[in-house]
Amino acid sequence: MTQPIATSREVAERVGVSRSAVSRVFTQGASVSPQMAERVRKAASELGYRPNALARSLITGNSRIIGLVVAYLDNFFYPQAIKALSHQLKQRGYHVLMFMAPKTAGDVDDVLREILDYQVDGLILASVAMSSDLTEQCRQAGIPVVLFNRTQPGANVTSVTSDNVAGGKQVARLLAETGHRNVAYVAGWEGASTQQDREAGFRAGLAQAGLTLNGRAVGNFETEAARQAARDLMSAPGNRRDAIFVANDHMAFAVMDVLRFELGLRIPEDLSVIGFDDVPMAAWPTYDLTTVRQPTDQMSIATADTLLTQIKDPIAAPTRIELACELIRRGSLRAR
Amino acid sequence: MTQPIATSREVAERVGVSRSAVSRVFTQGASVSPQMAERVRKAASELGYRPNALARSLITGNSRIIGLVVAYLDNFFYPQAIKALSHQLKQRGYHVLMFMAPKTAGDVDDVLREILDYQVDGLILASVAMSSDLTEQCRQAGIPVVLFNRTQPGANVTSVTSDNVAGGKQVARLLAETGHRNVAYVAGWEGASTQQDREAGFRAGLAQAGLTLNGRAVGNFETEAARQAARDLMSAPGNRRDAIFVANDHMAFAVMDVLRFELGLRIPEDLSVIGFDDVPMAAWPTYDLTTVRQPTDQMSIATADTLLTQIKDPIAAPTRIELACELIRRGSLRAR
DNA sequence: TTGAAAGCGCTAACAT
DNA sequence: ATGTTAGCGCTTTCAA
Repeated sequence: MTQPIATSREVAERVGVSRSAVSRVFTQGASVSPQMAERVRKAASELGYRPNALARSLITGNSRIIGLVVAYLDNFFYPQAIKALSHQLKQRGYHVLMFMAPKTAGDVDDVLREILDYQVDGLILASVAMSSDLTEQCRQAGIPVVLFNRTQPGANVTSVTSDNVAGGKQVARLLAETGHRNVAYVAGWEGASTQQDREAGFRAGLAQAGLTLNGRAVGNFETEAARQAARDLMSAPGNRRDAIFVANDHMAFAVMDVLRFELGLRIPEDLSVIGFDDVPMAAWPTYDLTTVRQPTDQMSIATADTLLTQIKDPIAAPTRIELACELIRRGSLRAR
Repeated sequence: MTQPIATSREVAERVGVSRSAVSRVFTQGASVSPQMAERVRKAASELGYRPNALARSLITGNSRIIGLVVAYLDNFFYPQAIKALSHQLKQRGYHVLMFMAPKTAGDVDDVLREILDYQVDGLILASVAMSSDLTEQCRQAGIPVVLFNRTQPGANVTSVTSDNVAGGKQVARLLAETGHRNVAYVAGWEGASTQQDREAGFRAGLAQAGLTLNGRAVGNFETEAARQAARDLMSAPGNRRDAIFVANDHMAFAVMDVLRFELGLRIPEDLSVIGFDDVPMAAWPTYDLTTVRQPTDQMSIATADTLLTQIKDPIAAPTRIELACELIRRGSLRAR
C-alpha cells in the first residue's frame, strides 16, 4: 500500500490557503506573512511534504543539478577531487549527476547527451574530452561546461588546471640543481593536455639547465603500462639513468615497484623518482615520493565558482584558469 | 543569444502532426507507423530535439535516477565499487545522483531528503546508515533502498554484502594452520556491521582453533587511526605478536608502514599481516598483502538487480544478500 | 494508427 | 500579503 508523497495541493487544502501560498513558503525571498509561513510549515511537516524538485525545475528552467563526468577513477587524484567538487557544489545548493566515462572518447558524447536530457544547469568534465559538436550544442543551449584538470586546445571552453608547464619546469630545475645528468620521462596518455604540458615544461626546464631528455616511454596514466614503461626504459643498453620523472603519482608508484622489486634498484640511492599530483600515498613512507602538488581544493573551488558564475551569466566568455602548483621534496630524490 | 532546446511541439509543427505522435515515437513500445517514426526522427534530429527527462518523469512518475550515497571515498574499495555500480545501472538505463555523506551519521538524513526531492526511483547507501524514520518514509513513498557493503541490524532493509563472518573465520583458520599463536586485531569503525562481522568471525575462528585474540586496537577505517592502532598494539610490553589481522586493506597498508618504517620490523619474517577487501594495491609487490577478496562486481550486480526488482515490484520483501568471499594468500603471511 | 483533451506538481505574472 | 490564472514539456487516456 504505497502512500504517495504529499503534494502542495494537499498542504494547501489542509491549511485552507492557495497552492501559491504554499509555494511561496518554500521559495527563497518570496513574500509571506510569518503566521502563514508557520501554519504552512506545520502542515507540511505533518504530511511529510517537500516540493517536488522535478516539477519546480520544469517551470523555473533550472534543475540545480550539475553533470559530472569522470574517467580515471583508479587514479587517487580523482576520488579526492570528486569529494571536493561535490562538497563545493553542495554548499552552493547543487547536486551531482555522475557519469563514468569510457576512456575511449567515442562514447562520451552519447552519455553527455543523456545527462543533458536531465536539463543539468552545468557540466564538469574531469579529464574527459567532448566533441566540438557537443561543445557547440551546449553553448547554444546555454549550458556552461568546465574542463577539470584538462584543457582542450582548439575548443573555446572554460578549463581549470594547475600550471602543468611550470610544474614540469620546476621538476627539471630541481633535478639539474641536485646534480642529475641522465634523466628519463614516463609519459601519460599522449592525448591529455596535462601530459603534454608537463612534458613540455620538463623539456624546456632541462634545456635551460643545459640538459636533454635521455629516454622516454609512455605509461598512458595506467598502472600496467607504466610498469612496462619502466622496464623498457631501464633495459635500454648502456644507459645509466640517475632520475625518472613520471607524469603522475599513480604511475610513479608502479614505476618504483618495478625498479625495486624487479630490477633490485634502490630509490633514491641508485635512481631518483619524481611524480606529479601529490596524492595522499605519495607521503607514505613506502614511497616517500618527491612530487608536484596540485591544489585540489583550490581547483575544485575555482571550478564550482566559474561554473556557477557562468550559470548566472551565460554570456561570460570562456576562461582558462591555471593555478600555481608546488614542488614537494621528499625522500625519493637524492642530491648527487 | 541562447537558443533554447527544441520542444516536442516544435517537432510536431515542423512535421505537421500532433505532439502525441512525437511522444510516441520516443516512447518504447508505443504504436506508430514506420513512416511517421521516420519523419519525426528526421525532424527531431534536424532540430536537435530530445525529450525532456524532467517533464517525462513528472508524468510517468519515475525519474530513472538512482541516488547513491558514499562516505569512505579514500578507501579504494569504493571508487572501484562506484565504477561498477554506475556501470551496472547505466546498462539498465538508470543514472546516478551522487552524494558524499559526512561520516558522522547525523546529517545523512538531511542529504537523503534532498536526494528524495528529485524523485529518485531508488537509493543505494554505500557504507552509510540512515535513520529508521527515513527508512520508514522511503518505504511509504515506495522508494526501494539497498545498503551496499553494510547491513543495518534492527532495520528491515535490503542489503548486499559479502559474507564477512565467514571471511573473518577463514582468516583465523589460515593463521592457526600456518602456526601463528599470538594474533592481534585492528578494528574498523565499531558502528559498522562489516567491522562487527569480520571481528566476530575472526574470534569464532580463533576459538575453534583453540586460540584467543591477543590484543586489539581500533583503527576506525582511517589511515591515521590505523597507524596509531599499530603503535599501541606493538608497544604493549611483553607481547611477542606473530600476526595482525586488520579489518580492511586500507588500514592494513597503514599498519604495515608503521611496522616497517617506525618499528623496523620485517613482514612476514617478524610478523604476518592480513587485510580484507583485496583492493588493487594489495597485489602490488610493496605490500603483497594476504587478504580476503570481496567480489566487487558481483556485489554491484546484485545491488543493481535487487534495486531494480524492487522498483518494478515495490511489494517485495527486503532481502539480505550475502556473497561468498575468497581468501587470497600472498607474501605478507608466513608459515611459522 | 493518430489527434484532442486532460493533467503530472509546481511557480510566476497579474490582480486584489 | 494572498488568490487566480496560465503554463513549464511531456505522456496518456479516450475517441475517431
